[in-house]
Amino acid sequence: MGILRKTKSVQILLSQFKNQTNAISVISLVSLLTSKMNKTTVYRVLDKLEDDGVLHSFLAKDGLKWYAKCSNCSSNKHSDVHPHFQCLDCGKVDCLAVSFSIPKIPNRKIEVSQLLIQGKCEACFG
Amino acid sequence: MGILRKTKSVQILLSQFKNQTNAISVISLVSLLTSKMNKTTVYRVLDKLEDDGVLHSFLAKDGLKWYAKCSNCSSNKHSDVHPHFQCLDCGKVDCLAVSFSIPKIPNRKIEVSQLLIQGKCEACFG
DNA sequence: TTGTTAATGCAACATAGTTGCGTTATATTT
DNA sequence: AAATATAACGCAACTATGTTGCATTAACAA
Repeated sequence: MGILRKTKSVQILLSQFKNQTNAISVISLVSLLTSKMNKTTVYRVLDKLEDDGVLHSFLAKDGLKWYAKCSNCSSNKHSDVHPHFQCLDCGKVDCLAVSFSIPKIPNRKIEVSQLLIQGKCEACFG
Repeated sequence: MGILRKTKSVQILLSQFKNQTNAISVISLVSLLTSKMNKTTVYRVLDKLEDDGVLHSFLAKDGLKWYAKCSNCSSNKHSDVHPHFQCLDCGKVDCLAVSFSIPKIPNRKIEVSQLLIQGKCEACFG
């Protein structure tokens, strides 16, 4: 699994996240790169980059898929668990560099959890 | 906004949640009630019941919309904030009767937050 | 340089959800 | 009880995100 060949498409997509700490929605990548690659390729490359632990994905509240860089992940495990924040004004989504505590739940085995926070970002609030 | 008339469709949908503390996905309601009402009606009635504070909705990790009963909400505000738990084995989703703490984030105004936890439920784990 | 096959582009498809509009049914008024 | 106003409904068509199959292209090793 994961990326095997350093193709043009892989390099283009990686460059989108290079100077970028925000998350990017798949749909914006598709429309942004529409002249450079097919949307199928966007979906497939992102999927593989996630397998490799280079990116992680999550669904925002509108059901759209977003991707952002991972900090400490590998292809074996995605250890980088943090909340995501979406600004209700400008739509920007970013990863919060804090950890959060998951409430204790009896008789259940927790495997994954995701916390999505919405509100006003620094630019739109401050 | 909200429900104005007690129609057959409203009653049928309400009865689905009556003896039910679990969340129900829209798509399962649509297929379950396909002989009783149109899917457009399912979407519209659920939307109004949420406006009224009778139900609340959230997106599970697959991007599908789910609804569950509210405990202490009105048409003015949805005060009932709690995590949702989805079993990765049986797919069941329910509302957890616990509150969770949102991490402190400087320079941002938090308005909404949702915590989705996945793992194995009591039946599939215990 | 050649050969293998991963990766791509394209078209068609799948699915969740939405919209417009003519018709039906609820609830109010007469 | 009948007439009336309009909320709610059904239907068909549509939108949008994402997926699949397959023929073609390009990365990379030999």
